[in-house]
Amino acid sequence: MKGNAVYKRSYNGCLAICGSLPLGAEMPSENELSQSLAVSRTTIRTVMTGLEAAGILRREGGARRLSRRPAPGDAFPDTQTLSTSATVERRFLEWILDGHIGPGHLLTAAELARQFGTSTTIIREHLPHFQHFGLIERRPNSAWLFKGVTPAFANEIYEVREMFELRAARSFIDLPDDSGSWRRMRTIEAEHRALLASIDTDYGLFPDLDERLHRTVHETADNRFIKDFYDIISMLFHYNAQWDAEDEKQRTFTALTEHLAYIEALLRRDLKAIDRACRQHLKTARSNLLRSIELRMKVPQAPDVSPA
Amino acid sequence: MKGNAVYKRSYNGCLAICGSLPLGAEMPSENELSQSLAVSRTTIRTVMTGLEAAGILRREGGARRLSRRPAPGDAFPDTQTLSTSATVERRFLEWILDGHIGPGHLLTAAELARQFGTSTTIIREHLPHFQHFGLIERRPNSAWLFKGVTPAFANEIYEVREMFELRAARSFIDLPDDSGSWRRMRTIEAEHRALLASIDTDYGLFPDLDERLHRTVHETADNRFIKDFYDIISMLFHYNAQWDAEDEKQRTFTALTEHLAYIEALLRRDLKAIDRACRQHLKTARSNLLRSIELRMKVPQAPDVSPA
DNA sequence: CCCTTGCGTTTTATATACAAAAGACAAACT
DNA sequence: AGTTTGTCTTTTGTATATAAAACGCAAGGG
Repeated sequence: MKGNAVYKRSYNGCLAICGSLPLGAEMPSENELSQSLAVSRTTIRTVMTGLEAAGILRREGGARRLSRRPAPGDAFPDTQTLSTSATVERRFLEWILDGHIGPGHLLTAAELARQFGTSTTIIREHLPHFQHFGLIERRPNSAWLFKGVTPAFANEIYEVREMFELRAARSFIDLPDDSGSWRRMRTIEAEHRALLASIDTDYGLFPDLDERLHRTVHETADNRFIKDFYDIISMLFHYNAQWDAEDEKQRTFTALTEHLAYIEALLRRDLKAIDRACRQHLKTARSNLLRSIELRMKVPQAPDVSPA
Repeated sequence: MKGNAVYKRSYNGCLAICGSLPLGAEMPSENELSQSLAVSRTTIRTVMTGLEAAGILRREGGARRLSRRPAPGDAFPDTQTLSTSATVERRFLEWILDGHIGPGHLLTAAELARQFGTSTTIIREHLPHFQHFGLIERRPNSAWLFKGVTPAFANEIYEVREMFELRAARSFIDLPDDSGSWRRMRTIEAEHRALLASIDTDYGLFPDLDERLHRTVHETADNRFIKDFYDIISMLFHYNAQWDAEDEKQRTFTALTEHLAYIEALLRRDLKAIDRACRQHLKTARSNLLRSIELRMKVPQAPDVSPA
């Protein structure tokens, strides 16, 4: 009734620790393991039992020792280490953003549960979350209305994003000199320059860097609602990146350049330049998003039908 | 397993319709009733059966006629017309905002379910909602952290509220002359003047008027995230009004005056004056909220202990 | 033909069941 | 005294059960 993804994830984590240990060495204490993997000691104990049963560990009095080197096949596959809930969230978003349904479509919890092979409980847990994202609208005692990933959606998101990011960026210059944010920002700047140098091969690393930059800026606003909103942006980008592979390198180059102007303005505490660079970057980002949404809307509902 | 609050609410609704009908008159069709009460025809049919059993209606061929005048005792009490979910939401918020627990307190779904006499299902449905309100924080596989109704909470809300309301107010002046918003705003202005005239007796009507004004402004921004955020504000005000009865008349007077300046500026399409009036009003509102939060924080955890 | 009612099917709201994970406490071991 | 482990209790994540409500179709009536 409850999956054991936590167990499997922890099992793989312990396996990795085993791998870094010499044969016959003693495992860290249950407490240490539970701390480093951020799970309860109960789970660690279950994992230890499993590792003993697999012949990877053996008990010697109180302690556990590595009795054989773990092989790659010992680990659980990654697909099993995510909770049902997390899996459904991911698959649901992919399905929505992939454009399989259009604006105005009605979503029923029962049907979604069948489609994703889970119980309605999980579905009903996630629907309010997607409502928070602005993707669907609730109609009590009835189905949910899908509002669509439309240009309006993108514009509304960006209207708020611009307000929030500008506000946060402005608050950046008020940070005390000894704030850790300055150091973090300088690191991010260096990473941008490094990525720019190796862009031909490494442009795939950009999304992560992008997220770190914007989160660093948003952090300084110290406002839970602003931070929370960035989760929506982040989700949108994560999945948008998957559809929109075209021109990725060129767009990454532009974004890196714009980011650097923004970062330099932040580090110089130059309010005017911050505003200018921030607006410029968001403008570019917005039109990229709009473009990819509009492309997607032109595609017929079932994109794998042979074209005329 | 599922309460029948919808039935009871609809029953009371039909009862009210019966009350406005002369004896022996024919009831509206099932379809009309279901439309006007916004429930399914299935529910209407069940209600009709109930009304027949209570001797209020009688069947005559296809139609139903009023056979006796409904008495006050025929209606279900209001407490039974709210769904479990709605009841729990209200009670939970009252409990939180009443200051029964302090920041840092851990909330467990199991305990809350016991406390409110429902299943964990309902509690688990609501906790993410309060997270969206910024009141609690999730810790996976474990209890929820209550962040508290603190000055920081109020300040963060107001920082966002100010951005949103100013943005919306500015977009007001771009409305076309024939937009319904102008008419609505003029009505709201008239209501303000009327309330100002009868303030001594009617100040209790202010919260509703306040909500209508701000919603009318927010509507014009035409942004789902901005509208959505106003729900948080609205919730906070609704419950805050309940704690903070002190000086209510005086505060209402101030708010009405500030609102009128704001409304006049909006109707004149005077951007400068809008900004000024809006900021002034939000400043007052913020300090009222902060004052009442700070008062509350000074009170010991159990406020009914006899004072020194 | 459109609207009405009757009736069977599906979906929603809520409670409950139960394995997995977390938490708590005491005995054992430094 | 502070860890470490063994054991027991509670809570969480997820599926399932079931009454209430919504939905949809067919037949009848103006």
